Amino acid sequence: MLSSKNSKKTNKVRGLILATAAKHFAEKGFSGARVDEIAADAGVNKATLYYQVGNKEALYDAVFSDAFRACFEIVKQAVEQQNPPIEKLRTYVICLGNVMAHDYPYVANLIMHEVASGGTHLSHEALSYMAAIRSILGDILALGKQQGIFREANVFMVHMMVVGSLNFIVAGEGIRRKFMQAQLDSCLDMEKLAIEEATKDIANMLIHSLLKCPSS
Amino acid sequence: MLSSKNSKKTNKVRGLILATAAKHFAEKGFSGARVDEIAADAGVNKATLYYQVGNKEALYDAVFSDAFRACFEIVKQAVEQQNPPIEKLRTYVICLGNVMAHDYPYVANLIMHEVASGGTHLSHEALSYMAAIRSILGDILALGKQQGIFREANVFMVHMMVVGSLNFIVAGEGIRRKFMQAQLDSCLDMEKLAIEEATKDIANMLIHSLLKCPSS
Amino acid sequence: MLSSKNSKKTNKVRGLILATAAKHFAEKGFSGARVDEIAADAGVNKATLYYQVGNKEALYDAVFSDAFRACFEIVKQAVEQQNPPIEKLRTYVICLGNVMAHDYPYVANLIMHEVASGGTHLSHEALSYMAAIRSILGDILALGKQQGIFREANVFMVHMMVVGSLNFIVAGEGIRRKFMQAQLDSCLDMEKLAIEEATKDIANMLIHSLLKCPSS
Amino acid sequence: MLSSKNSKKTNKVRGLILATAAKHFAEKGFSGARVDEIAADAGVNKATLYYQVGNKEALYDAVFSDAFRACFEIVKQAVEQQNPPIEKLRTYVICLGNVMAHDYPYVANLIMHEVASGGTHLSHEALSYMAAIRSILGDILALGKQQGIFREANVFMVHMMVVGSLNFIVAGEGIRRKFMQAQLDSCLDMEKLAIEEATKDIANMLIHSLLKCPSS
DNA sequence: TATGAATGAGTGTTCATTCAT
DNA sequence: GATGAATGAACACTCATTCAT
Repeated sequence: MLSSKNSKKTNKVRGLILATAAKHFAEKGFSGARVDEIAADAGVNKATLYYQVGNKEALYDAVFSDAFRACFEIVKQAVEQQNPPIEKLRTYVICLGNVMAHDYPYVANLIMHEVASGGTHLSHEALSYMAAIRSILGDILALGKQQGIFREANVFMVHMMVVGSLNFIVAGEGIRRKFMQAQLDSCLDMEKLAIEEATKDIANMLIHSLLKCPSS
Repeated sequence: MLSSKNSKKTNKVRGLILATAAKHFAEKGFSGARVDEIAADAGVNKATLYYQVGNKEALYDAVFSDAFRACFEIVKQAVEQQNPPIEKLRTYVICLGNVMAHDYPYVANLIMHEVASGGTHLSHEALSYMAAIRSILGDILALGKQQGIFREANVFMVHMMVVGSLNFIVAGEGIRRKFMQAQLDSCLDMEKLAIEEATKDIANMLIHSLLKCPSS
Repeated sequence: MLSSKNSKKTNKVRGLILATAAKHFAEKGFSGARVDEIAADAGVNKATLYYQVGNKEALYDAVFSDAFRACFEIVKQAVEQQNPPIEKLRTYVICLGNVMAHDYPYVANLIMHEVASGGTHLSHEALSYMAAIRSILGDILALGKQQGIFREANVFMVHMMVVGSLNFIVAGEGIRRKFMQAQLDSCLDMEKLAIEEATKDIANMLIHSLLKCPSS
Repeated sequence: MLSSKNSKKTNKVRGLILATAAKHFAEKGFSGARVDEIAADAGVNKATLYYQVGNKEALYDAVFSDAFRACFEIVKQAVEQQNPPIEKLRTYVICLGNVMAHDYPYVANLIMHEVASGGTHLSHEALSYMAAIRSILGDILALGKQQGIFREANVFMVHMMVVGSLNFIVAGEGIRRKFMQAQLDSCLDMEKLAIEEATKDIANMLIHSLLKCPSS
């Protein structure tokens, strides 16, 4: 009776709704997204959406919490598998960048919308996962400092730099296209700005500036 | 080069409306802001707002263009007064940070909302000013490279790092408060994260990673 | 005369639904009551409710008809056991008051909702039972007149007075509480206005005004 | 510049909306009435209704308060002009009946809907006017008792009888038509049951039962 | 019999915008 | 220039009802 991976009850419709909602919220934010459009785009009746999820806020929150939890778990696992703090840090940046660019391509926009709005629509759960992701970085910096490798640093600012850069790079794709359409940018420098390079650069810069003796 | 349109008898009411709108758009984005509330908050009749500004899009655009023009001019002037590329770069970062944190405290949020939305609501004029600000950085990097001081670098990525970090630091104030209310953050690390320090750090990191010989 | 439909294996679930529905319809009327809430309150699935009862209208009608049939039968039997018209009339008022106040405490509200709505939602069966209750009074008055004890009287108006008074007294409990909460009423005069006294008073007044010679 | 009676600003549209709403609320109660229908019936846009009145609750409350205030003032004035308590009481009943039957033909239904719902939707203002109307009766009874004419009586119960009877008679028109359509009533006894007679009868019964010596 | 899921047609409310004065 | 009033088109959400299992 175990039909494939979905044992029994995993609600397929709900998953579809959440995925569709993620796209809409990422593109237009909470206020800009329309419940009608999400339902239509997901191919379900509006009432079904409400039956499955509750209301717009709950929908938004479910999208957020699910995405952040996934990101957190992926990054956490990746970092744990690395060992010297330097490699942990490099992995943190690269993995986070990859997840945001490839696995959950909408989280960057979601985060930016929320930061821009002052976190008005975030639940405690969503906030917790955001904090958890940052605490991974905090642990890395603490470990490095304890081992005498890293110098003292403001975790929050380092995090702002990492996340700020990554988010702008990933979520900035849309506005970059706008720039090109307006012929305010040459196609050379950007167009799907390679996240792989970006993350390496950011990681290097970070490591460089955190090392006690940036020699060798 | 053209003396701005609002020369002569700069409408006082219009200015009040724009200032109020800036606040509202920064807090809630284009879709989240309400024309009624802006008018009420500015103390003018809703119809007056339409008479003075046109419509919601025009209002949004006016806010954006005005703010970006001002930022551009301030940063441009500041950078011009400095001379070695290194100092120009440092000034670029610090001045941009100061302007966003103090002179036009709402631009950071405005930018994030727009980047998150893919620039959907931006006019050509607004885009131009955004590009112009970035071209200041491009010129600095080009100059440094030409003088043999800086190594080759992707302007776009450098800009993403600078603007991404600064915006997250400045616009992140709201969500940081949320974190503290949710007791997910200690008050120590942040609370009005000093932009002065942040800009210095970012500038240093940048210079460090751009210099051909990061020694001495 | 026909043994009621729900003979034999009277469905327990159906009874539970009807009882719960009575409460909800009494409190909020037909339009104000929610099928979802009734089902939830009765502890059954919404679809079960539909399977057992049909639809909202059928549910409403069942509640009404059951209640009115019961009231009719109780009052009828009580009146039949009394003998002089005066005592029949007194019993009619007192018994009707007791039934509405104690045995079927929701009928008063049900009636008022329907009278207020012009009987829009009543079925023929429900109307029949209401008429039947009134015809008991009609018979009493006719008997009294025939025996030369009562004077000519408009049955309808007398009924309006009896039912109007009783209903307002019984169904008015809720609004009386409101008055007290708003401190517009002293607790002395009312607070569970004793129906026993009320019915006696009403009966006396009625008898007094119907008697040919109110002396003795 | 004083154009007729409406000096300057008396909002005609608002009045029209309220009058239409009164009709709808009287017929169907709060939950049964539809804002759309009220607006359409009043010939105004739904948004206009909201602009003028606020929302459904405010609309309901405005209808109630206006009607009750008017009733209160009319009855109060009529009673004041009479002098012996007996005549005051008679006038109270007759005037109240006339107002409900002719001047504000929807109040009876409004009251019944509210009493049936336990006063759920009533504002303090509306409740105050209801209480004020009853206090007129209280004053009459007190005066009569003080003058040694009336015997002790429960104001609340007397009021229930008066208002209950009148309301059932006036608001009962709709359900009476139903009875006739269902051929459960002869046309003789009712059909627009003459309120003039009814009020006289009720007044007489009341006076009779309140007088200390019902002789002469 | 019973129920989780789904849905068409509302249902109250809001919003950007216009218009007469 | 300025404004109270008006409105079409949304918009989030609900409700009675049905259906597949």
